[in-house]
Amino acid sequence: MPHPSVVFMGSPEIAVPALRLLAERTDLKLVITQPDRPAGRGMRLTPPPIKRAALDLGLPIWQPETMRGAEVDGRLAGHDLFVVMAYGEILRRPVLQLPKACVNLHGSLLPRWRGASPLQAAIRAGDPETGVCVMEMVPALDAGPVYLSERIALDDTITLPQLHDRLADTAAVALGRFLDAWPAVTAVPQDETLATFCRKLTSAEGRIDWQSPAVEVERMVRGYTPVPGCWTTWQDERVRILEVGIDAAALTPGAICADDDRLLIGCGQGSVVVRRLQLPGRAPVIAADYLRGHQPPSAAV
RNA sequence: CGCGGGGUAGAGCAGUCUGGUAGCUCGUCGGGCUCAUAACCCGAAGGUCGGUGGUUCAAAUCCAUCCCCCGCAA
Repeated sequence: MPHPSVVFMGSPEIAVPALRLLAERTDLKLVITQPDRPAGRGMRLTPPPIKRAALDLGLPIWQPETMRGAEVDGRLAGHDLFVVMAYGEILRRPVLQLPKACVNLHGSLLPRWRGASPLQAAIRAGDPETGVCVMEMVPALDAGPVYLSERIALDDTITLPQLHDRLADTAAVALGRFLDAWPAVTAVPQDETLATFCRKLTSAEGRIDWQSPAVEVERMVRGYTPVPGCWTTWQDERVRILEVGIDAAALTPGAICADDDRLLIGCGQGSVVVRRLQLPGRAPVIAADYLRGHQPPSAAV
């Protein structure tokens, strides 16, 4: 089918390349995204990134408060495909049944990491690979049969922003492959026994547990920065830890050691050397620079 | 009007409350010491104190206003 009639649903930045691909290769009739929300400093009304991209592309936009009951809306009738990526709401059966097919793009190799934070989960777990799945939507969280997947290898240096950008592009690649094949594609049910889950992360979950081995702390910082962000408390202040390396030094977990221009913090196994950090109200700073303007900290965190 | 912090030399910071010669650590440059050094010693350069207006004999500091950066929360 050269130019299927498509409705896209998505909200955050990671879905933008997939949106652009649809705009290029299909008859994209409507973009559905979350309503503008108060966000950021000052709580100003902020449009989701997909809305801005859709505006650039001159596409019709719909921002319903909920898709519940939306099946009666005429804009959703008579399409071939619904393509969904990180929309922000689980669609109900009456909506899923409207088009010929309803597919979801998800940033993991399902059934691993169903849920809202698959990128962070993959890095934190040290997964050797991840990717994007194109699946048939069912009225459950990321549980539908998988049409195809696009895999990418992970190394032990990849950061969340890097993975985000790569998977955003990977999603477009996977979607392109799906469009090439559809409707002559079959979906394979997921192996439920292998399913793992990742909930939406809160900033509270970004608190570093210094009892953990250094290798796990490092993966957590790499996978959780900038969202939800990693932090610890020091002298009653919440200090964001932006980048760390692993060091063999054996220190008491949580103990701080300023070794020349290096800032070491002890972990459950080994220690980490803090490379970049950020104090409340301050800009991010290289640890060595920070040490120049301060007494070498010695207290524990 | 969501709450809050910050902008001072190339970097990181103190000084602001209580107005009175622009400071600290590091870096840079020059010199010295040394077999040698990223170590040590001596010296120097480098700043319209975010912008503008006001108060004052005098403003980084007090008042007003604007710009920029950031934390929390969402």
